[in-house]
Amino acid sequence: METQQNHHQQQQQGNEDGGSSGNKSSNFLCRQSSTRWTPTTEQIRILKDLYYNNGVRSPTAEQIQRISAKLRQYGKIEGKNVFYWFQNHKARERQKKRFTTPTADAPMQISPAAGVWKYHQDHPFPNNITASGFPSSSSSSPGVLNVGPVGNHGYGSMAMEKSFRDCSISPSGDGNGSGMGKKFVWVGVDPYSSGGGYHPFIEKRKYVDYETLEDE
Amino acid sequence: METQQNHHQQQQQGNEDGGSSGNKSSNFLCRQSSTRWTPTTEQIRILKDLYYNNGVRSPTAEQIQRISAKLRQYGKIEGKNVFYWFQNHKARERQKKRFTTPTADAPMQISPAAGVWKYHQDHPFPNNITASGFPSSSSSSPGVLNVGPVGNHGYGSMAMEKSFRDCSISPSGDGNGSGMGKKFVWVGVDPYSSGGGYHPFIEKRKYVDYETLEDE
DNA sequence: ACGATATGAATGAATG
DNA sequence: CATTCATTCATATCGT
Repeated sequence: METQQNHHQQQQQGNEDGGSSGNKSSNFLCRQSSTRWTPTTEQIRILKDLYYNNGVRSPTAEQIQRISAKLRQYGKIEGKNVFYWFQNHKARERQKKRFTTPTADAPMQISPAAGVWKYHQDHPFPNNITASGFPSSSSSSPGVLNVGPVGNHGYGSMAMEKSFRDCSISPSGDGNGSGMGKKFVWVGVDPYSSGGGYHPFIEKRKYVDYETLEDE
Repeated sequence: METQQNHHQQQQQGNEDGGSSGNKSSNFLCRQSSTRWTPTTEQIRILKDLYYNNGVRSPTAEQIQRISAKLRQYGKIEGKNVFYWFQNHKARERQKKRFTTPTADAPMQISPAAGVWKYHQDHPFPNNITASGFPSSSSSSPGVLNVGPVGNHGYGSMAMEKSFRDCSISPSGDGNGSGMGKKFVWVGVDPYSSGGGYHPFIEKRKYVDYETLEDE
């Protein structure tokens, strides 16, 4: 992530194909030359600024629009790129953190075949941050981008995690055959008005307490 | 997004718990022991067919049963998978639109037409609806799936506008409001809900014949 | 050239 | 329904 990525990217990839590093397939279907978005350094800088200095983690649709519009000055970019960027950045930061902070007493289970978590990396972006985000300084660029009506939320201290999903792995028992022979049969077949808000297919609670079997 | 598949994920996990799976990919990284459902190509094709050609967006429990039963032919699958698939597919389609559409007051003056999410790919399955989608049988594949209620006469096709992914038709609400009147429901009363009692372990479905889906 | 790593993209599963 | 999390796939890049 915020690793040593700032080497030398081909800025301003107005790259219409060709050009930058052998683009193997010129195009598959769209005119988009490259297969995937390659952020320019300014774009990355701004994104990080938003992330670290402004506590933006999961921008809303509107923010995304704004951000991408802004970043477009520096190169081709679309809303989804911004969206994914934040998603990934956040996820990876979290992921990494999750590994280095195994909650001492909590039984942390690393299920997957252990992937590849590597290490080497230093934060180009120090530890500062924390909602202070005053413009200037860090943003060497075109000014700070104000995303949304909010200046900054109370993200003061980020890293507030609520995670801890139940980790109970695969229940997958699956009723097979016709597993969900639940109680009633749904009425209302019109495709556009699903029933209330309870899904017969989804196990609402993994740990059903049979005492209240009928609740809800 | 719904556009993908262009890549090549190694789908086709050991389908069916029948054990038939021979783990063909013994050669590759056998990391397919995931807990999560990995749709096979056929399954995806059918799901998309239902989504695009039949306008199925939020299938009801009954429909889900049918669909999953049908898809089970091609690999292991549960009702919730189908449920989530539609939810996600729909949500993402909307989200996509949201990122690129000014919120009515976003002063986006830059590059008006820019931004639709790229679809550098297209639906892998042959009968796309895009641009040509037509009523007529939704068939396109190994069997049409009739998701309607039991005796439905098939509102088989109602594909209409959904040609271009960005139709801004349906105003608020959802993207459907299409011209199909809801079918009336058939109500398959359930023996339990009215009676009050209900045994979680006893399943007993009386109507259903979704096993008898047509053909093949 | 490769292999490893970084990271964009996609999507199943959940939660609110 | 909207949002978010986790995982995984795909590919750009860098190191050697």
